[in-house]
Amino acid sequence: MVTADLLPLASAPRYQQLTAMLARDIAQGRYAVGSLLPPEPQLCERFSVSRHTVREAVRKLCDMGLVSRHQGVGTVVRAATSTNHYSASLSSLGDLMAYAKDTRLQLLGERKVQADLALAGQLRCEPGQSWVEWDTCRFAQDGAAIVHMRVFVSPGWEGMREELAQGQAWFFGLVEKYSGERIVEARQVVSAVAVPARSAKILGVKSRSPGLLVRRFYFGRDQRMLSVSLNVHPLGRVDFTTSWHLEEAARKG
Amino acid sequence: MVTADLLPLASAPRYQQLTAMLARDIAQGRYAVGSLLPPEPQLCERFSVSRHTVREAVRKLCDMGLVSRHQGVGTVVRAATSTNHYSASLSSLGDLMAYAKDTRLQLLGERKVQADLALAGQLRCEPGQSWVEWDTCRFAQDGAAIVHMRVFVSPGWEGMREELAQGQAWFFGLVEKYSGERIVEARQVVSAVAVPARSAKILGVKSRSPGLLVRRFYFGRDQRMLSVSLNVHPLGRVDFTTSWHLEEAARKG
DNA sequence: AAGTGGTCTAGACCACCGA
DNA sequence: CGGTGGTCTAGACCACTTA
Repeated sequence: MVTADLLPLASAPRYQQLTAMLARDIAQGRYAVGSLLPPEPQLCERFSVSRHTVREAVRKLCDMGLVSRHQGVGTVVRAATSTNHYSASLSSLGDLMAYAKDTRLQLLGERKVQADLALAGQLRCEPGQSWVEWDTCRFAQDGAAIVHMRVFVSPGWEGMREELAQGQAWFFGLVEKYSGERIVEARQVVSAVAVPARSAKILGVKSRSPGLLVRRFYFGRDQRMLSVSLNVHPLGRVDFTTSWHLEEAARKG
Repeated sequence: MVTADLLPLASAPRYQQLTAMLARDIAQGRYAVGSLLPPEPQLCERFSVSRHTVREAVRKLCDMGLVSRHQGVGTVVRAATSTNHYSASLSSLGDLMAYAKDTRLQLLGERKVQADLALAGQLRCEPGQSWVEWDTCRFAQDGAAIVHMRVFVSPGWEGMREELAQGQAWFFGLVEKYSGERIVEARQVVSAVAVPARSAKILGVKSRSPGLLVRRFYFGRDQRMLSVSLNVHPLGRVDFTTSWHLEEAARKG
């Protein structure tokens, strides 16, 4: 009974049948999340296939995010059903700021701040945390203001100032340079805003007029927050597009 | 000269060395984008490894997006350097509308429309195209309006009306049901808006007050547009968060 | 020390594509 | 038809984790 199911009238490759069977078993709870899949040699015997075939099948489970493999330990069931059905991708974090092409950045000011309750809420940090804040504005070639950007970084990174003002490099690239850490995660929160007075003055629009508030949080390893930027865009200057694609189950050769 | 480079003092697995060498050759233009990599047997001989090892190496190139493999054709070089550095994922398109949890949908009206120039611009369709439009509003449990949503679908799908009004199913799930097609791509465009009079009345906010305009375009195979929705959110009710993660080069076991 | 997954060989046959 | 990548076997040794 152990081997019979696999062979019969199947046209699909064996490893795919094996993948499907194991995925079904996992979905039905035969192999619980957190438990171990049977070792590869055991699967070989049970399904009467070579180890290569078993490994190809388990690899697919791994690609689907259902299991993870660990040398010396075994194959751990990670999820009962595959997730992440849709995905979007960026070739660089710069794509989040596509509007910045052919624009120039002006550095308006710099100050040291300790986050009060309101700012801590905006930055999602602890109240009292120290930051260096740069106040900047980005202009299109026609001179129109596109965004009022406030950048918050750790004290001690003031050396970024010149490079930031030059506008040669991406801000988050400088964050990586000065923190010595790769940005592992970037979170972008977009919401509506009534443009506050100071931003309005900089952007040349009416105070309280409709705008877009974009907050970006940059994280390194261990979810350590490396930097935050608060961006206020006036109405009509930019929009934010994200394309989500259905993930195909199989990896194409 | 052909085999020597691979073996010498290497601690890394051979297939990884092979991957690195091929990736370097591709980056340096030895194998141009669009051309074919040498066939697997040839690579086996050149590097004095078995076909399994070659295939493992090429598989990694495939994972990195540098090449694609085609049975009966060969391995085509797709890019000189790997791309898609950051990605975001959704377990379902419903995650785009996370705010809809514990809310109720009210169907306000239905009409047939032919897109005039303004609407065609909004929907990114041809002027004159026919649509069925549903006018809806979503309310939080506390009774506050969250979004004024206008949904546009193809004529002939009026049967969706009841299911949509029930609020039992996701709107895009109904699109898949009635079109008989999977939604392969969903594009979301977020911009600032001065809430138009009609939306303002429905949402209970002042006309021209700040709000968020979210347009969503749903595509099937061949980029065929299946449906569009126009969503106006008042200030402060929702925000849109996307988390981008750095893609690790290697696939973990 | 025992058992796991990771790597690798040397074969084999098949499905698919283009000439 | 010949050549490509796709699948598969039956071995082997290794690196790693756990006990």
